[in-house]
Amino acid sequence: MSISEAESAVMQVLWNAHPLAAEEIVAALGDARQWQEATVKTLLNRLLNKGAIAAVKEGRRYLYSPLLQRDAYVHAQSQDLLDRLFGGRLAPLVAHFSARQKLSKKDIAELKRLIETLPDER
Amino acid sequence: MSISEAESAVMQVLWNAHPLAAEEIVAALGDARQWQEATVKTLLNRLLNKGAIAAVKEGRRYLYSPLLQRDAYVHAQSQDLLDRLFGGRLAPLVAHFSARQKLSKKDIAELKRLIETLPDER
DNA sequence: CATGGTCGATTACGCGTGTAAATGATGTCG
DNA sequence: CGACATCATTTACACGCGTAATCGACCATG
Repeated sequence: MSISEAESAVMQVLWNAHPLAAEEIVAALGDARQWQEATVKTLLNRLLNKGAIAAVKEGRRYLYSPLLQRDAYVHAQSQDLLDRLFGGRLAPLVAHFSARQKLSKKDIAELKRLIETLPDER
Repeated sequence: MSISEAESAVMQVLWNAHPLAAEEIVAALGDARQWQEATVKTLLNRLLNKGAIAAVKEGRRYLYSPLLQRDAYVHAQSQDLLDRLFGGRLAPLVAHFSARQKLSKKDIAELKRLIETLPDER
């Protein structure tokens, strides 16, 4: 059911562009991960079994596409982090980063802009 | 080096209160996890080997304390999520949740208050 | 002093994961 | 048509993790 780290790297590629053949996926991954083609094939099969991607035969090869939506995955991961470490709420996470001075001016500006678009609570 | 899910449950207990004996840790976990005492002992040993906790002999037994700081752990986990899914930046994560309508009024109010305390970027 | 209880330490074991090679199927070119 | 190349599928294997039982040391009590 759950997507492992290595598998998620393959998903990232497919979310970025699809459908893709195995070879193209290997190429796209080449940057980040130094994987043998066989390794990627294994991950593709595991993702197929998990129902996270689909394969359509195109001539000699298969073309792979994501079934699992990126947004759903991102959300599940994020919510999990919030639940485990921040009582399930977003504000404490933001507070954590702001307390750590990890916010760049760009971040702050962006957050301010973002927050302004939110409905006022009164 | 890295703390697993089960191990982090033990860390949570120790961050909450320490030093604690194994038995107390089992009791504190009793709520969330239905673990045998032996299981907790294993986790404690693995955490010891990883250098995440320290044990001080107190009579017959050991008292355990965290060495790894909760804040450091929380930050590493959070940063990892940001890096993997949000280009390493916080604002896109907030944007994701706001787009999903996952922000409660309380969240919004809290965020607004929080943002106001941030240095203005000009 | 011997015996039983109580800790921590050691050992166990199945499963997922990261990483990849071997095998099998199928299309292509001479 | 047969050999080679090219895919995908199957098999492999070590390691960490979740979960725990067993072993060994040590202390208290009769």
